Amino acid sequence: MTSPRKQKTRTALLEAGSKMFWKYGIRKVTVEDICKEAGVSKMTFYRFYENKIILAEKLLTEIYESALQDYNKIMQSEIPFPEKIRQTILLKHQGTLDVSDEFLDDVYRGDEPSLMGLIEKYSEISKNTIREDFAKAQKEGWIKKELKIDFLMYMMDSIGERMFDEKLKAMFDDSHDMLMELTTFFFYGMGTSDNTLTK
Amino acid sequence: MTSPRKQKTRTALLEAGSKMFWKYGIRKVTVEDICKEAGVSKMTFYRFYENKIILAEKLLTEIYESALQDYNKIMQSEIPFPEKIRQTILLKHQGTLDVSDEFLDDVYRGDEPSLMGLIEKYSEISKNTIREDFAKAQKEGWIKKELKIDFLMYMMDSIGERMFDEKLKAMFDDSHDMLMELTTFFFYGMGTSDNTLTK
DNA sequence: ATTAAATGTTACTAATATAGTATTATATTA
DNA sequence: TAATATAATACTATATTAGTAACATTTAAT
Repeated sequence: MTSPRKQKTRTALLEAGSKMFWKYGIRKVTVEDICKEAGVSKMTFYRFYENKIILAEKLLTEIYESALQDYNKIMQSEIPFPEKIRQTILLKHQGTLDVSDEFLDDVYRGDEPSLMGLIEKYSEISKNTIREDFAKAQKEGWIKKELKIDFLMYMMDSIGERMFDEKLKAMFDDSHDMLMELTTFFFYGMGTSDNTLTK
Repeated sequence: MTSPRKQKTRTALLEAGSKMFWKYGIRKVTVEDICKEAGVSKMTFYRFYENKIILAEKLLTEIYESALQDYNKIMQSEIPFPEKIRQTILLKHQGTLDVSDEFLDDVYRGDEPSLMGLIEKYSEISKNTIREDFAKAQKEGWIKKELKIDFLMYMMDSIGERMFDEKLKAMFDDSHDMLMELTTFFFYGMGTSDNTLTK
């Protein structure tokens, strides 16, 4: 029976937190920064969360969970494997699949074991999930048998990263073209002769 | 007789400072942040600058000076006035003409009179410069006589801003197209019948 | 190779900023 | 109106940052 008011401040805090953390990382963002951004008093913050680390944990969990959901939704759909890859890279490119660099940097450089643990846990999960999906795709003939899955994962990651770097210069339509080109190239070297891409 | 070493750390500090200030504003950036980014010890920083505000002043001055130079270079060139406007907006879009929002926000919200003064001084200068250029262009028949210069300046600013907002979504080529469209539209309503744009 | 200039390292204090809490007042909603 | 949620203020303890000093190390020119 959460009152509408309470719900409002809850989402305000969550949104303010994610906005600030995303932009500045964790270290540089103070509780008061978040409160100002949310238009909320400091006491209200502490009624919801013990401190900013706890808030960061919740947000991190939420981000990773929804990212995994997005990914799984794509993978379980009935589209061809290359299209799945394309959509996955697109998700990464749109920034919905990862946390921000500032966020990650702070976690790695700082000393917050709980956050570190969360990130390790989820990257473990996603790594395994992706590995399984790739192995399955390999069995189904989408991927050359000789190729090592780990190498593929590395390549896919680097493609996502390259696209991410270009985000400032890339308009959506064109980055889509770019994605098409990259993944086409990707599959041209990777696919079996049975499976060619429909351009 | 500045040694090459000294020169190197000087530029390192300037670059680190501008990078950090640009990204995070002034408030959130500490001297140590700058030192880390520059790969330089704190003592070295203080041998060059009294504090981070002084550094910010130097950077701000440098940015504004070079922006004014860029602008004047365009305005004094022998190209048609509409093309000058186009190039000026493009400069703005590329971010070389303004300081970052984070930078500005901190100055306006914080209490650093020196920085406030610098910004006011330069925005005064640039406003006057632009007003003069526009008035001259109006005399030369590029701009309808009935139009108020201040209104034009406002419109130009809002176009620049709109483009700036879209930067994340806009690839360079297309933003150039967008610029062409916007300025064409701009001049279609603004230009005299004598001067039509060559598409 | 020697020397002077520039920078790094460490350690420290004072100033400032932030965290977190208590209290009282005000607003919202049932 | 009563109960709940939030705002505002003020406060202390803690943490961070600013800025300085003394000494060690590196760099580059002679």
